Amino acid sequence: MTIKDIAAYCDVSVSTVSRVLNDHPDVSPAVRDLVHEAIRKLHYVPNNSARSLVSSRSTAIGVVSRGVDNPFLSSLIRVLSREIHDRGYTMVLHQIATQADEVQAAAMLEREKKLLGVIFLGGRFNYTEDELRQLTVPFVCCTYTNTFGDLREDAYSSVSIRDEDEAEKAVRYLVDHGHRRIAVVLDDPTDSSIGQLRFQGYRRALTRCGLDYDPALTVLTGNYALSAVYDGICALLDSGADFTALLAISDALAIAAIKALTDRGRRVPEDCSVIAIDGLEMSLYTVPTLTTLCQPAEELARESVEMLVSLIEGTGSHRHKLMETVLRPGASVARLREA
Amino acid sequence: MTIKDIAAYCDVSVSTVSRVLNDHPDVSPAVRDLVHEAIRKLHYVPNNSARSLVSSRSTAIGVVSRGVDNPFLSSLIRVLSREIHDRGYTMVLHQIATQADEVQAAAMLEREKKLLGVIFLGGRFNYTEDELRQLTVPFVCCTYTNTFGDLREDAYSSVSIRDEDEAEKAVRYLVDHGHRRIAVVLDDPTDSSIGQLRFQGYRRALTRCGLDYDPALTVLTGNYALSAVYDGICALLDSGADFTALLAISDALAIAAIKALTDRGRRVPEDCSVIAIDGLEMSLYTVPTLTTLCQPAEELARESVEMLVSLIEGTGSHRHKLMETVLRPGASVARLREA
DNA sequence: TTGAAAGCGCTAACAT
DNA sequence: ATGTTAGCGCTTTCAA
Repeated sequence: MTIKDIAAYCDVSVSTVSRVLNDHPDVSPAVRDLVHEAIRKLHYVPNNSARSLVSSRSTAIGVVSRGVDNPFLSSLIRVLSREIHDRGYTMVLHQIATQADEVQAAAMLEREKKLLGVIFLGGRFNYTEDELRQLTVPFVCCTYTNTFGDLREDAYSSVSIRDEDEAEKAVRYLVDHGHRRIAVVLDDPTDSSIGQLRFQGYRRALTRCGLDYDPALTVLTGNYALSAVYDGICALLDSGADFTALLAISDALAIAAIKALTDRGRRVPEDCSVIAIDGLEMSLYTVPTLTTLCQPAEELARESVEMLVSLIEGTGSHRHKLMETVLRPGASVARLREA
Repeated sequence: MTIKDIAAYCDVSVSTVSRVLNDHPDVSPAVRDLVHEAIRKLHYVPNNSARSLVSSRSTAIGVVSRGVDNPFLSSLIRVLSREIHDRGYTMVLHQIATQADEVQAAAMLEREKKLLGVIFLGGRFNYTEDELRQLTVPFVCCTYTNTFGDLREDAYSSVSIRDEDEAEKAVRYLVDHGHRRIAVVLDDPTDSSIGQLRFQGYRRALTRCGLDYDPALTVLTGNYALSAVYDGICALLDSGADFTALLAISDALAIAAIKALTDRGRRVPEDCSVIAIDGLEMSLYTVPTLTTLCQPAEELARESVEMLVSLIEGTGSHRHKLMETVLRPGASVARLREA
């Protein structure tokens, strides 16, 4: 069943059928109806490969997710998948390791799958105009923005929270509860990624609260492996470091950190308060329940798709949307009791 | 950059390049290397639309996952994504709600995206020949098999664990630790899904161990929502039920259950042992560490792709592979101390 | 408003 | 072992 069959059936030319198919204006209403009728009756479905070949565009939207084991990103992918599908596009998901280069992966994917656009999840914040030239389709950074790069604002879109501000907010929450010796656990403060930004927020909060930064209270894990976090916190405790609270830059890290603290006999929150940023569903079921700043995952994802689609369809221009987190108080933060 | 450019660059014909591209035998090693070199140097990427058009088949493999919030399935999807891509196919991921009909969803998807085959994740165990007629491409059931349906064994493939046996094994582990009053938490014992099978294993274990089944110790949540599990366990405790151990049919449920027990003042494992089946990474970081039977996620996914690809490429026939779990002892199960 | 025809990039006969 | 060539189903000039 091809366009030819429809043409023959209607006794018109294939170009006429093609015009109807693509909603071109120059078709008489009578013929248009006739063709539509035939399409319905014969259960004709256009061959997407042929369409893509000739128009050299597919229906594919790429989602490149860095950090395969990040449960927060998994929850975003669920929403992205649904939204992309609902709008008539196809999601091409590509998950890469945290060390991998998402721009290069996207560029490959763009050519392989003829992507119409790309949504990046959990990427670096330091893209340069130069490296982005590899990508010729519009893209949206979801969960981050190009803080450290030299991209022009009108060259890309982003949907994210104010990571630095939110981290500061988290630390202030601890300070408000009387804490002065606050540790932090993150992957790497120089990776131009979410870790760096949230760490900057941590530093800024300390400064603004009149607290000294003590490098001995910074736990660097080098990656996002939970085992590394666990080991890192154990090492921190072994070092005899003096702290009463901990900021984990993500919920997943917090869960591993709480485990380490508990295993080493530190009660949470009595001996050590813990706060994080993300808002996983799982974090509601940690013991104790994690206090965390929840990112609006659903909206983050939905907005990303909306932006990209409007870019693809030419009905919108590049925008940068910042969203708010919502504090979800758990039981992992307690007021510091003076010794 | 097309196949022509490569041909011209190498001074060979397009068919030779095509042969190299498709790993056809009739190419001299010298030319083969030459072409590969050119492809690399010129960053050539074959046009999938053109390939699909001429061979009238796409490169798409559908993955239909039921249970969008199941973290175990998320981990499978990661592996599937990688494996499918590595073999030169494209993963079309479709996540549907637990209540939705995966067969119908797959049938839709098959036509829309010209799927070559489908991998089902977390589906029902009771497909009928009749309903599967909607699907005209080969499919593999990953994590389950058609226990309750009437599918002929040679009409589909599956990769799974022996859910009933494994559940029995889990219960026996508790019994071996002295437990006699063992509760179970699951979604629904009649859903022809994984819950039902594991519940049957629970029942069978009780029988074989000479223990009575007490309906009062069965917590049914109706769905996989963690909040429902939490509430269910609380209700169980409120009912004054007498039990010293609990089987959760999945790690995620166990995490919520442990939380409920802990919140209600029951120490795990001192007052109540907990065991589960799945083996999430997260479960290593619960307090206490969850004792669980780990499914071989990586192999489960890899084998599914391998089976489907061999089916698609006509080099294999339908098979049913059963895998073993591995007990990962945590600290959530303790020997019962006689009162 | 409609039709004829030239490709889009590739694969697979078929020919050499 | 390699080249020539006819399409795959569709869109899009260009001509009528």
